[in-house]
Parts: sequence; C-alpha cells; structure tokens
Amino acid sequence: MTFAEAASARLEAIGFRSTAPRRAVLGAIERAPGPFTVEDLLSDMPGVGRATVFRTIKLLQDLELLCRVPLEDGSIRYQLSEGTHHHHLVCRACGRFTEFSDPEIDARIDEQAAANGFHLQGHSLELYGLCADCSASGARTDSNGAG
Amino acid sequence: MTFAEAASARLEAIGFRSTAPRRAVLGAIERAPGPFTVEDLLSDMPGVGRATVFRTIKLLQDLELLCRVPLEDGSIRYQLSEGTHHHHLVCRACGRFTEFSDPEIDARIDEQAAANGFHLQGHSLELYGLCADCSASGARTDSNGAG
DNA sequence: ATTTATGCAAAATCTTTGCATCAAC
DNA sequence: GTTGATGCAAAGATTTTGCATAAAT
Repeated sequence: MTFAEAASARLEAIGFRSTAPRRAVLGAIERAPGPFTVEDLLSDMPGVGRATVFRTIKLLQDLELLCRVPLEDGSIRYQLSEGTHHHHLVCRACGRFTEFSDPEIDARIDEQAAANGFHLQGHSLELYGLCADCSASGARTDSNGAG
Repeated sequence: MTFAEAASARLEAIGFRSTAPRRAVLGAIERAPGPFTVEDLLSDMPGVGRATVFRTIKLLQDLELLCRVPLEDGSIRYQLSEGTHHHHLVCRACGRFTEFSDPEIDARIDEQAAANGFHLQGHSLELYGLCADCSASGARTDSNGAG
C-alpha cells in the first residue's frame, strides 16, 4: 500500500471524501523526492488550487502523516512522517534533511519536563549544520546556537 | 549594566550607530515581561517604524543577544537570550515559555550528528505541553509529536 | 438531495525593500 | 559633509477565508 492509498483510506475512514484533487495532492507528496514546500506541490499539480493544497496538508498534519519542518530561515517544509517520533538533521547548505531518533534524548527530555513541573505533550528537535556531502565539498554558512 | 546598555555598546563596538529608535527598541525588549512578538514591541513604541524593529531584531539575533522561538502554530516570538545555549519549554495553554539546558542532551546530540557524518553547527529543541500552572488549572490542548 | 470539497480571488499576515529625509559621526 | 539609519508606504511572500460551483455520498 502506497502512502497515497493509505492516507486516502484513513481520510475516508474518518469521514472525509475521496476526491480527485485530494488524491492528486497525496500523489504529489508521495512523488516528492525529499522535503517539499507548498509551492513545490503546487507546481507539480497545475489545476489544483492553493487552498486545497493547504487544506490537505493541514489534514495530513492532524493525522500525523505529514510532518512540518521549520527551517532556520523561517521557511517551512514538509516531509512524510515515518510515523514514529523522530528529529531532523537539517543541512544548511543543501537544505536536505534526514531523520533520526534517540530514545536516550527522549528520556532526558521527559526528565527535564518533569523537573520543571511541565506536562509534556510533544517536542521538536532540529539539528543544523552541514550534511556529510556538503561538508566534504566545503560548503559554508554562518553558525547559530539558539533554541 | 542593563541589556539595553550592553547591547548598545556591542553594536557601537562593531560600527553601528547609537540612535534613538535603536535604543527605544532595546528598551522595549528589556521591558518585555516575557517572550514577545514584533507586534508587542511596536505597540510599546508608537513612532518607531516596523522596519526599524525588524532590522534591530535581526541585528540582535546575529549577535545572539536575542533568540527566536518558533511556536508550533507557526508564529514567532523572541526572547532575550541568556547568552548560554538553552532550550525551551513552551506552554500550549498560556504561551509562556521557560528555558532550560541539559549538557547530557547536548552531548547526545553531538553524538547523533557525528554518527550521521553531520557537521553540527547548532540545534533547536522545543518542548510543548502545559506548564505547571496551566496543568493545575486544567487547561487543555491537542497533542502532537513531530520533530 | 445533501453535504462536503474545490477553485478562485480577495483578504489577512508577516516581513522586506525603495527611497527621500534625517541624524550620527 | 559623509555615511548610515529611519519611517513610510509599497511590494513580497505566505497562508487563510468567503463564496458560488462542482463533486461525492
């Protein structure tokens, strides 16, 4: 079962209709070679309206099928969620990112939340830097350590 | 030395001019009771232009005196950086956030970057949930685990 | 038939930019 | 006097919304 099929099925299961534009968006997402912007999807689907793309993306985020990745420059990209909880390594040079997960980090995060009397519901961790490829090819950007 | 004084001094030291609007923005930031939006600053300073506020904020971010906190809903807030590296606990109910740091998490992050051949330059970690106060008063929001 | 979803275009946000004027040095 | 900074308003960019139409159930 492809992502588009699975997503479509889940949407129908909770009462949303299976429409051509919706399936088109799902297909475009599936077809995306990597993290994509709304604009990427739009240009891959002339004929489907912006609003529909935004609305579909929102649905998928609610279902946690899609995950939103805020880049440091403030731009937003989306990526198929691997379902499990994960974090991102974002390359400042090429913009690509890969996922990773680390139970130990998650555990520490839980502890920190508890230590602060905080009722934790979710978290987001993004690492910024240069991926192996860009690192090798000598790409360069400025640094930053906020967060 | 207050933040405004320190920031002003640093700006001058690297060749920026000490101007009234600039000092006004610094003062407003210092005066902010907590994380603030650009709009917060603007309404605290009638007479200073939006552009100036944005430009000053950008300067302060470059100097790492100010840190940008992306909220889950996509909105952006800023907060005085405590200088040291830190993370945020963001309350979904009241919107306030507190900082924390955890060397152990940072160490694991370094390891993860290394394990992925990634040249790490910075990272951002935000925890979302309910702060102790809101938790106690029974506030409620939906959950999410992306990142 | 009903009801939801769509597409368009307008509106709402948020941020940046062009440019004449003004202030700092 | 030079040069950098400001404020305004316009322009960009991005996302949302209103509404008549079309499509799914």
